[in-house]
Amino acid sequence: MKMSKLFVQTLREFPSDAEVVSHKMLGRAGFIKKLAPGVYTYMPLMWRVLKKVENIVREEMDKAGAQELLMPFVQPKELWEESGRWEVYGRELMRLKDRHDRDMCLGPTHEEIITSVARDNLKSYKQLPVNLYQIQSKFRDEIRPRYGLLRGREFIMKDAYSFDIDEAGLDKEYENMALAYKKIFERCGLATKMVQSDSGAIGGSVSHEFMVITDTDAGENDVFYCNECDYSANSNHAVSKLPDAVVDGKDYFSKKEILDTPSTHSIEELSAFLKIPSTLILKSLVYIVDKKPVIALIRADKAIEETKLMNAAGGIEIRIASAAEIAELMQEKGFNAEPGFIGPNGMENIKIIADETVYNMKNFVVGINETDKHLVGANLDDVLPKDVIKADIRLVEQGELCPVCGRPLSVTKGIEVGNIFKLGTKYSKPMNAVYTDINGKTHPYVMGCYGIGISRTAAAAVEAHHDEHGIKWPLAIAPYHAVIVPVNIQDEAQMSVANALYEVLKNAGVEVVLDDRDERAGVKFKDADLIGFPFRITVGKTISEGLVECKIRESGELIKLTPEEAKQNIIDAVLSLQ
RNA sequence: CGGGAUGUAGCGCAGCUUGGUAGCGCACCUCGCUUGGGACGAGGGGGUCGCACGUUCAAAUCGUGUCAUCCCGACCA
Repeated sequence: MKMSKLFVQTLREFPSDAEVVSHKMLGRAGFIKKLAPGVYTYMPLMWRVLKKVENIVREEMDKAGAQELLMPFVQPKELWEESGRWEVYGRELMRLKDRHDRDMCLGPTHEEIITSVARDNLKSYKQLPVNLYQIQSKFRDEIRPRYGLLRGREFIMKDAYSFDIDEAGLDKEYENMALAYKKIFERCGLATKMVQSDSGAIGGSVSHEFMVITDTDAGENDVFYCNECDYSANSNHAVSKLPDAVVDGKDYFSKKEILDTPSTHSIEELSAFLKIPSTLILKSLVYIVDKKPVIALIRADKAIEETKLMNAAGGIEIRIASAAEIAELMQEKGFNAEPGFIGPNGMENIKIIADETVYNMKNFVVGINETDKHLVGANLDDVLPKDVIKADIRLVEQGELCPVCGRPLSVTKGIEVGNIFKLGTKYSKPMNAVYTDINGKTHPYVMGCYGIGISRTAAAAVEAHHDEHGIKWPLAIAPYHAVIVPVNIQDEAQMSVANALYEVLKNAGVEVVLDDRDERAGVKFKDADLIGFPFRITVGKTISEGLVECKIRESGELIKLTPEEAKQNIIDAVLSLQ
């Protein structure tokens, strides 16, 4: 490809609406063009990158024994009603009506469709196991799309679904997919961590996420991991060893009594007022889970992990209660307490969930639903109702101890580029998707699902590989392998070497761009760095010595060699990709 | 949906306080000059100033409303 013909426009400045590195770089280097919030045109360079990621995914999925198909992204409401998700999925589902006023949606994921395909075609145990996948655009009406391709409303995803006769089969396929994923991300030039995670709206029991670890702002997930063993988990799922109960060994409240604690609305104020560590306070928080109030109890120095709490409460939507909702709850229960003085007493018919940390507290301080008062010297029997739910709802903090080996946990930011779920019979059961076993009896398939964000993976690669000058594409997913820059296109000696190199590389199967523009060298160098060609061959003044320069984008290394050597180096690098 | 900000040419911005012929840089077109890290000069094309209503002789500028976009929280590949 001649640079003068390449359909790309690089910009002198970063787009003003871009926040994270990949969005800034991809916008400025002319890879993407925004059409609407979270909706982007993939310009030719971007599309080449995406096709490369797709092909790596495709090759590894095929190698792992999966079969590619393509399902519609326009889907009828009926299937979503069968699974129960027409209601549950909420406003994230892009809904539309056809001309007959029939409800449809644009597919955010395809469990419903694949399950219906399977139940019509997979009748016998002899046909199982099978793993089907597709690569296509997905639609999710995100509350707040942002970060460019990292969180779009329309994005490209590979989704795979496995069908097995039993759990053992699923376990095996799950391992198989985990290995394939590892290979895929390695081939894309990305270091990933496989971490335990919550299974979220898609459902199921066990799930892992593949995280690109990054120090940029784009990492939306906190990943806790152990340096000593291989434990790692998303913060929404991470656990740690239960912290010790007592802090400094002193016995603060041996006697149970109600004390005046005026204006102590926060834990800080209360612990300062009573001159006690916050580990001696039982914190009561009101959440709204599926529109109903839930009270969460936890030792006051710890924070609530909302996803864990939501799961413990058996809900699908959670948020902290507003001041007005708390006031309403208090009024309903006949109390007069402001936030800061809430407690579990007298909360009949309200779900109360107590974190594990609560259970090794003694002689502690707790709110009693009376403003400006707290009960001190309280114990579990005094405050916990009979039907309290004990659960781990604690947000793990850095330095807490690994649940497996007991060493301190570290935390880092991660971009989720893929995940794998054990679905079990979550979809096959309600949708009556069954096979017949050897005895003629029917059973629901045991399913798994496996996603990779193709466009997100490409953006994550930019997050992981860039410098202040631009992108440093890993060779395997770079839009082109190399660019040839003749410094001065008026110079016949330079041009003839550049042209010859261009032809020979092209014929050898190297994807190469010849920068034949009549621009000053600086402009071409800036563009080469910004676009991120892994190799740049400069044909300039050293041509009088019979040498060209080869610059390696990733390392910045610059070597002078003959055109023949430069050619061979690049061909070798490209050939070593497989 | 709550909180904050912004809408002026493809991109980045000024002008608005104090109403009076819509500007700058980049990009684009022409010519000259230049050619190893985003040169320079001259000329040129492109905008109903987000939209609506109002105030006024006159609105990018003032007022009201509305729409959109971006940022901070809950969602997720």
